[in-house]
Amino acid sequence: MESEPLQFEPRDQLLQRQKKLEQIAALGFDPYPHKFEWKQTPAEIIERYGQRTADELKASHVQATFAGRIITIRLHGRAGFAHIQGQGQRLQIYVKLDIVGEKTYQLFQLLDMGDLIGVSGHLFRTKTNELTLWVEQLTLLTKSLLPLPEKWHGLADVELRYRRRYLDLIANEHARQVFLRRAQIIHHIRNFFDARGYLEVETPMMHPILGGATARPFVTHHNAFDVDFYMRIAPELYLKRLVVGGFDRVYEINRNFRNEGVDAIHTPEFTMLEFYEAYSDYRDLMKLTEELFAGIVKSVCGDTKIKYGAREIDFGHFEKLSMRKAIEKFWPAEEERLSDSGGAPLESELNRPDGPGLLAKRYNAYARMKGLDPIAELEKSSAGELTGALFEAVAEEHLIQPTFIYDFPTEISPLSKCRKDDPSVTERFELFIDGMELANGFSELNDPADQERRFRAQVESGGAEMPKEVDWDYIRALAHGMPPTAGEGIGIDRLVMLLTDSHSIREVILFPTLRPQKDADTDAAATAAGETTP
RNA sequence: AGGGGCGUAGCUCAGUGGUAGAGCAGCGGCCUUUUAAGCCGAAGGUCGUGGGUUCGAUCCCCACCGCCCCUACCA
Repeated sequence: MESEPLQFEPRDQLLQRQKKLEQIAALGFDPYPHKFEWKQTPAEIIERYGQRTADELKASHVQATFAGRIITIRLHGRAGFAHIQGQGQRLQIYVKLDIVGEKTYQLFQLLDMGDLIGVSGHLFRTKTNELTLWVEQLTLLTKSLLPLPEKWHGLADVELRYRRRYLDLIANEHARQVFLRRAQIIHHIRNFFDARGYLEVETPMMHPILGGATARPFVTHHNAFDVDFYMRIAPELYLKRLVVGGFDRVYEINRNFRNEGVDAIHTPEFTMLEFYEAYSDYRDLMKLTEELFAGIVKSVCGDTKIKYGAREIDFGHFEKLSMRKAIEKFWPAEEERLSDSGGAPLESELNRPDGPGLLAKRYNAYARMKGLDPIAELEKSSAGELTGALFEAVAEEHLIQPTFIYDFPTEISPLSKCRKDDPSVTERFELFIDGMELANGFSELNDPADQERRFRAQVESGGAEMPKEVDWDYIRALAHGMPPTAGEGIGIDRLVMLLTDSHSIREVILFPTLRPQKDADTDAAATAAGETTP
C-alpha cells in the first residue's frame, strides 16, 4: 500500500500547504532553492535606518536585501503586508501587484505564516510611520508545511515549549534571549580563564570507575570491549591528573550525568565548569570566584545587582561564614524558646566531637513538633555528616545573598585537604545564592596515602552512589606528585538561571531531559505505512 | 517516591449530568498603506486513556498515562 510521506497534525493544514507547494512549483518557482544572497539582517537594517524619517528615506532611496520567516501576513487584494523575522528581529514588508508583477504576486498569495522568504527593495515609511521594505523582488526560500504557534499567546504549553524548542524559539522572544545570554555567560567564562593562563581541555565522559563526586551514575555498555562504563558524574579526577602532567591551570566546561531526582534545580545532565589552579589554595579560589561572578553579572546584566523573582541579589559583595557559624546564625529562634535552652548552639559546641550528635537530637525534637522532616539516620552518622545535615536543615535556605560557606567537615569532603590546625574540617567552601548551591571548591588533597585511605573508606561504605573499587591510577598519579592545587566546580545552568530570572533549570537548557513521549503523529504514520503495532 | 494542580478544535482558553463554544490559525469570497487589519460565508472535536456509577458521563468516582508546582532524594 502506498503511504503519504508526511503524517503530522494538523492534517488538513499540512495537506493545504502541500497543495500550495504544488501550485508554487506549477508557477515555475523552486520551493526549496539552495541559497540566497542576503545583504543585511533585519537587525542591521533597523539599527542603521530605524531613526530615518519618511522624507530622508525617500531622498536616500536605501536598497536592502534580507531573508527571514514570515510571522504575520495581511493580504489586501492587490497588495499586502507581512512581517519577516530574522535573527529575532522583525521588519515589515509591503508587496504590491503593480510592482512585483502578476506571477510573483500569485506566489505571494500562496505564502503562509512560517514560510521562509528572501526580499529585495527599498526602505520607506508607511502612513503609520513604520519602517517597511517596498518589495521589488520576492523569492520563496522554504515552504513551511506546518503552522506556527498561535500569534497572540505564542506557545504557552510548558511541555511543548521544551519538547519542540524550535517553536518556542520562533514564537517566544524571551526564550531566545535566555539562550543568547547563556552563550554570553559561557563566552565570558572562557575569556576570563583564557586571560589567566588557563588551558581549556576535554576529559572523558565515559568512566570505568565512579569518582569525583557522590552520586548515582548512569551505566552504559561498550560492545567491542564488552565492559560497562559510567557516564561521568564529575571530571575532577581526570582534571587533576592533568595538573600532575604539568598543565598547571586547566578548565573544562562540559556535561555531568547524575542518575538522581529531577526538580527545579536538578536535571540528569547538566553543565559544569571545573577548573584547577596549581600552587593556590581555597582562599585564592574564593577571591577568583568573586571576581568571576561580579564580572559576568556586570557584563551580561549591566550592573552587579540583579532581580531574581521578588528578590534583589547583589554580586558586589560576598559574605563568608564557616559552616558551624552558619548553623549558629540561622538556628531557629523558635526552637530556643520552646526548648528553653538558653540560646542557639554556639560554634564551640559544634566543635566538640559529640556536639553535632546532641544538637541533631535537639533539632529533631523541634522538627517533629513543627512537622518538619527530622535528620535521618542519626545513630549511624558521623559528627561531620551531622554537621552537614544540620547546616542543610537550618541554614541553607537562608543564604540568599552570595555567601561562601567554608570549613566543611572532613567526613563529607573526601577529596579535600584538611585544615592544619583542625583535621576535623577541610579547606573547602561552597557558594550559595538564593538558597542554591552554585559552586564547590577546595584545596585538593594531594597526599596519595591519605587519598587511598579515604577511597577505601568510600568503597567499604557501599551504597549506589559510591565507587565499587578504588581508582588506583588516580592514586598512582598523586604518588608521582601533584603540586598543591585548588579546584572548583560551578553549576553553569544555575548561574544562567540567576542571570535570566529563570526559576526552573529546564528553562535554561535548550533540550531538557524529559520522559520520552509516545508520538501520536509518527504512530499514525507507522500505521499508515503498514507497520504492525504490538 | 509522597502531596497538590492541569489535560476540551492545530494554538490560547471558556463551559455543562442530556455527547460542546469563543478568539487566533486554516478554507472560499471582497478589499492597493495594514499591523491583534476588517467584513461575509463554510468547515474543523473519540472533551488524555481505560474502567465504574447512571436511563444517559466531557462533567461524578476509580485506575493509568503525560506535564507543571511543592516536599523528599540528590554532600
